[in-house]
Amino acid sequence: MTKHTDLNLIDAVAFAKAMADQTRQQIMKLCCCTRLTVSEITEKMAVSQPTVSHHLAILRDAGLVTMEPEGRETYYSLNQERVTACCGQIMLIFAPEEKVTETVSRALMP
Amino acid sequence: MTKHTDLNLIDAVAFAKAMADQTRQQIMKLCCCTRLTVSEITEKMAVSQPTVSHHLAILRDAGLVTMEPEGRETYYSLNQERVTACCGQIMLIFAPEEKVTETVSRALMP
DNA sequence: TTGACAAATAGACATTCGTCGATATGATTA
DNA sequence: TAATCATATCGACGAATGTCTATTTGTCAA
Repeated sequence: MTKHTDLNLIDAVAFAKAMADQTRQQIMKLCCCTRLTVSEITEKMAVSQPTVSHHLAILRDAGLVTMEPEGRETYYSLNQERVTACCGQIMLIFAPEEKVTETVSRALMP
Repeated sequence: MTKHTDLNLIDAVAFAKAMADQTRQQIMKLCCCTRLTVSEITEKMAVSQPTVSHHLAILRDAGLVTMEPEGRETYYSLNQERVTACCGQIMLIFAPEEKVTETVSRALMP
C-alpha cells in the first residue's frame, strides 16, 4: 500500500526518515545526475533485487526519486531539486539565524 | 556507552538518522536559538524525562545539540551551525548540479 | 548530614525496519 | 502461445528503535 503523501508539502521528518539508511543513500548517489534501471542499480550494490525495489519505493514515496517505466524496464533517477528543497526547508526551520540559511532562502526564492 | 564519532567529519547517514524522529525534531525546535534544561524541555513535551534524556544523548552524539552543565541542571541548545553544515554537505553530495547548491557551496566557504 | 531535586542509566517491552527467498505481475521475444 | 526477462509484492525473520518505570548518580539546601 503506497503512502499517498502530498509531495508538494515538505515534511522534514519524512525526508530524514527516507534518508536515514546507508543503502538508500547509496542508491541515491548511484542515480544522481543519471538514470538507471533497477537491474543496473542492483548490479552495483551488495543487496538483492527485492531489497533495491523496496528502498526505491521508500525513496519514491518521499519524492526523492522519479520513476520512468519504459517497456519492461523502469528507470529511476534522483530528484535533486527535491533534495535541495528539503535541505533548504530544514535550514529555515532549525537554523533561522544562520547566515548561510539567509543565502539559501534567497536562492530558493521563485 | 557514548559513541565516540568524530564530530568534525560529517556523516550524512548519521545526520539523517539523528533527525529521523518526530520527538527529536520537536526537541530541536524547542532549543533552537535558546537554551533549555532537561526539565524545561520535558515540561513542553508529551514524553517522560528519561525519554527526553535518551533523545538528547542521540542528538549530542550527532553533534546537533550542545550541552552546558550548570550545577545540578544541564542546559541544551541546538547547534545551528552544524545543521547548516550537514544540510550543505547533503546538497553537495546529492545535488551537485543544482543552482542552489552552488550558492550554498559559496556561502559555506571559509 | 540528610532530604530534595535534576539528570542519566538500566532493563523490559512493543513496534518498526532492513533483509532475504519465493512468488506474482507485466512486457518482450522466439 | 510459450518462454524469458524486469520489476514488484509477499511473508518471514532478526536487529534496531522508541517508550516506559524503576533506579542510580550527582548537586544543592535545610
